[in-house]
Amino acid sequence: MRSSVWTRERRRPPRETLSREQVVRAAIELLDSEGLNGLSMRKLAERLSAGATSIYWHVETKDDLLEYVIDEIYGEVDVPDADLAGWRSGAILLAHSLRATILRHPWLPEAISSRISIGPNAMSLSRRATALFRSAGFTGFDLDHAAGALFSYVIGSTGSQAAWMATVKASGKTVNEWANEVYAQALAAAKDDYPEQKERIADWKDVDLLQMQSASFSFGLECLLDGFAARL
Amino acid sequence: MRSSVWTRERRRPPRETLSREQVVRAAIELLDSEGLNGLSMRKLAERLSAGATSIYWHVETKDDLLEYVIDEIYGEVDVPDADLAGWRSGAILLAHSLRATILRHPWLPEAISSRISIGPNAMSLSRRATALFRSAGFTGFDLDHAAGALFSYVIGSTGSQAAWMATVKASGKTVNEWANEVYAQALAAAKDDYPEQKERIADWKDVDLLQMQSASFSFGLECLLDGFAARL
DNA sequence: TAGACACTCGCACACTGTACGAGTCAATCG
DNA sequence: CGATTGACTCGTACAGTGTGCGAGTGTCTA
Repeated sequence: MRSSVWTRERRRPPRETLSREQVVRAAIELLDSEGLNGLSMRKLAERLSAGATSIYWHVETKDDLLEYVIDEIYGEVDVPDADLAGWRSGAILLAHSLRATILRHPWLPEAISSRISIGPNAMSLSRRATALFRSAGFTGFDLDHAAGALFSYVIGSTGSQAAWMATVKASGKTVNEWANEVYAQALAAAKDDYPEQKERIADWKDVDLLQMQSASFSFGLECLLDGFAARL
Repeated sequence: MRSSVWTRERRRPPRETLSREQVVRAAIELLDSEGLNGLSMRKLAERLSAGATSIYWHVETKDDLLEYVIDEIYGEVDVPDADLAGWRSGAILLAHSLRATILRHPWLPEAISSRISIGPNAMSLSRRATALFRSAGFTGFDLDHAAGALFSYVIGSTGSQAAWMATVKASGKTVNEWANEVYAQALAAAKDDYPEQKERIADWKDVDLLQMQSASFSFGLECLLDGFAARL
């Protein structure tokens, strides 16, 4: 008779111990509240009530930890099933889900822009995204190109927006206070140096920054999808 | 009588001194050769044959230095004059120039993704880009949205490609050696876990990675521009 | 009971950004 | 001419970083 579940099921000692999942979760919390520069092994250890170097049993280096963290975040992105509501609304949902994920974790763009994403969740995300575009009718390389373009646009656009929001937050002002100040400065600068830009800047008076960013995101997204549609 | 050599030789030019431009240039060299993590004030000082803290006379903090550096790089991007060859080929040239700039300085995406770009060169770039889209016929917010979407896409797409290239470089292999290895691994993984992906992966055999990235970039770019065109 | 394993963690090291204050030189002033 | 000023340099120091090492602790298996 083969070893029973009981004797086999002793992977973890009863002693309460750290786990990689715990470390990763705590790191995400720290990143969300203090940003990429705010993450240090010592602060992370403190949050886990552990010694700083204990973390290194569960994770090879800080860089590795970030790779786990990033893949965990990729798991938060929803991809609609290919044949639920058509490829286009599927792609829109995917794009908005990715955007929301980035806005929830604004340090993500900086973290991913220096590494490639090949963790299991990233792979699964990419697989489901290509399935979506296959259902649209794309084949061959165009499949990868279309999915890649969508991700690139969403990350580029949302990354820039996240940077704006971070700047606002760092200023200690509310979004609209800040927007009004920037508007006033831009208008003053234009009056002196670039009078021909005055009308364009005047358009910005009293806009809601968040709504504007959302509209800007959708504009580019629809353009891209129109381009996809034209190739089917 | 003209001043003799003697008296002229006694007139030394003002003490040879550091300048912000010099610091910025040296920082860019260091970044290009060692990446964002390779830039430290001490290494930069060494490259300038100066004391580490001398740099702080010309630059408030390291973060400020990076802001100067980034704006300097924005100055490398070409924007064709609006009415030279039509907006579409103008936008294509702009996109390719920005892409080439990023590939020359692959640390750029990571550096810009955590800050907003409001230096003089960035502003000038943005102004010329919107001029280009105005000549296309865009007005109002669509002007900013279109220009923003183009930048977002180019930065997102090229940033991801730069990350791949960095990974290849770090592996010490040539691009194609590396691509072949990844191909083999992906094929093996798919055979075991996702047999339905086999054909898609088989397509990648012996592709030229650089050419593929360039094609992928152009694909997304043309899609985006098609979407722009449809709104005019 | 002995030993192997799965962890924890204090210490140490090389390195980071940068505040501070003393030092050096050229131009200017009296 | 000497004194003063202001632009610039830089050594020292400090708090903080990632992480290698090796000694410790508790639990399982033989």
